[in-house]
Amino acid sequence: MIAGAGSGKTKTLVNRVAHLVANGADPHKILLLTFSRRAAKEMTSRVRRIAASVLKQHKVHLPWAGTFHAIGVRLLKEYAHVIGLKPSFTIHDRADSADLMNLAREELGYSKRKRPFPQKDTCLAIYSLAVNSGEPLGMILATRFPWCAEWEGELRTLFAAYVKAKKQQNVLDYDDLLLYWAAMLKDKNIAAELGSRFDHILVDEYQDTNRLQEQILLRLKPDGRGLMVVGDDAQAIYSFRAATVRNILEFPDKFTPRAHIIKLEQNYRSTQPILAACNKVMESSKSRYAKNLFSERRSQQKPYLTTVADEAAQARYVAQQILKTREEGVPLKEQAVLVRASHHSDRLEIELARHKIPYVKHGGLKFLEAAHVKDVVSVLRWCTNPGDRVAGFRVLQLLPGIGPSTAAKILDQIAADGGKVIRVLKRYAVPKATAEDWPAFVSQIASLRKAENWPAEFEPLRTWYEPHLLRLYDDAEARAADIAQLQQIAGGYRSREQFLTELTLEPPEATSADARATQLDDDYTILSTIHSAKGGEWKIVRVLNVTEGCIPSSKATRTADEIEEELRLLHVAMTRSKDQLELIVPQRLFMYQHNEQDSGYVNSTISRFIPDLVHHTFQRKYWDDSRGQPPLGQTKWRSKRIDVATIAEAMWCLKKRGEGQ
DNA sequence: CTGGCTAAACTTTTT
DNA sequence: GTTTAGCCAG
Repeated sequence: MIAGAGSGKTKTLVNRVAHLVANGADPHKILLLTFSRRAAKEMTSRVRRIAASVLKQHKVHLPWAGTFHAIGVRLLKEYAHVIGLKPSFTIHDRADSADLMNLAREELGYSKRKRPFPQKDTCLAIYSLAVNSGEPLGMILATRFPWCAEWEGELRTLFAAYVKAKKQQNVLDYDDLLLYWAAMLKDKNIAAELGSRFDHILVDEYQDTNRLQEQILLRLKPDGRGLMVVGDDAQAIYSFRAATVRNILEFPDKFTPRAHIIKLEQNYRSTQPILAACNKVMESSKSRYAKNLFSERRSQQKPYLTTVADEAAQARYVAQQILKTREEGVPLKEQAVLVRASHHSDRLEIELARHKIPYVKHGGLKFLEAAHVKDVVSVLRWCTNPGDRVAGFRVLQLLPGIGPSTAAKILDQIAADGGKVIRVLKRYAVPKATAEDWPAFVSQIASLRKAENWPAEFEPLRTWYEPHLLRLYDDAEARAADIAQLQQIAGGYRSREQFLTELTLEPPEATSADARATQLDDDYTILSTIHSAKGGEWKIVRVLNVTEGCIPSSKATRTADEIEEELRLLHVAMTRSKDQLELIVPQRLFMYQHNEQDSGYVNSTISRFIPDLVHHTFQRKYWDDSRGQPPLGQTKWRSKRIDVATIAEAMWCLKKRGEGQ
């Protein structure tokens, strides 16, 4: 099914599942693959609602609804013994994977090359793209990372070492969850067995799947029977993760007979003027499947295109508008602010806090990346899987007197001793500085190793960690609160293993204490990256920083394909709105490094995706609260009156003359 | 070898 | 504003 934005994709999918269940399909034999956990949750609850109201069936559970990655873990755990994995494997999140990549990178001596070798994150990004796209490394380097092409040989060696390390340590990264799933389906018997476990496979957001995910589907259902995918090529925004629209465009031809295509073009979400603007903006797209969305929702109100002086004014303006529209009766929950990059909302967040407007931010999650949270999670992970070197490396260095080198030695001994952690720890002659803390550490690890007592075991762990936290970090108080929060979250899981798995696959949303507090409020506004806003809809949507450099991101204007994707990104943002849409253009931006120039304020220009010829589909608006500098181009005089630079120059000419006299 | 220091380089989007 | 490489004293 190819379906435009707001045309009822989710509704169709939900109703199809409900229909299947109504006609006797076993919910346990339905595999529902969604893009995010949030989407999965949303769908299952909607299916349940329909089932309850229409079918009078109350307990419809869809145990197999989730992301490719989440379903992948479950199957890999289940089949571990058949496919040569130890079921105790732990999962590395992106940062852990980068750390492991870094260990390999240092071991190979690449970190000390004269010409700087790519950073760990870049290495991981290249590796990940190679795995997920199935394209040869040379091609990926040439098209996406040309500045790293000179290192192709080294990267190949590095990736081999990285893969070997993962295997030795019994850890899997995100990519492995798909890679191993696809690999295990190469076995005809396993593929047949797994395929028959699911009578129906439904996939949402298919435009954002990659080749590996396609492979999985084709191996599960080679004839395509019972398979249904839904997507919109105009909303493909994940090519940086190796997603390719070719998956959805070529889908019909993968099967004989060809898959049946259903197109939905009527939009039930937005008003006609909003769609008119969306269509107009999308006209510059060269993509093949550009749809003309139409709606029967009439309105006189065009979307706003608003100019403000700078980001500070933008933040003040948006906060003010949110309050105003709330007074007019639109709840905060129906108002969203969308940004291209997570940090674009920084100023607004401060402004919202000042006005005591509660909000929840989606995307750009940081909770698990906070050092102290990683510390505690690493202890648990290391005790579950002592082979997990990244975890152990981190944990050991929490102790005073132990640095990278001692930690490495201890881990080497554990590995040599076949994973007898406690025996090695007890015997190890630690440095003097460590002696005092060592016994308590060893007994803490021992008790976590011995038996699982979830979530009670978290409490002594926290007690043990607290003094180390105080010693290691300045702002210990806020961090201690995060650990308490983590303990709270831990209580929601059945077991340590489930906690560790789900935590990496779906990190909790809120991070700061404020954000947490506001979650308890009944009404809060939404801040979100455009990526995380996919699938969402709100009455009022405001998009920040619709300028060159932000949309399209200055990082994504290298190739025509990248620019096209940025355009689709703006399209996704715009089509989230039901009643009112506003694009905001600050005239000055703070830039970190505007090429060779010093960082500082630079004048910005409106996004290339909003050229003059589409302006008529918007209502122009200029806002100025006279608190910042007046917006450029809004000064009274349009033509040049005096040339101040010449005057400044002239000053020196006069002086020279003066000196001569 | 650790841990504190400085200088320099980098800062998109996410399962 | 944050992370990373490199230096040096204890």
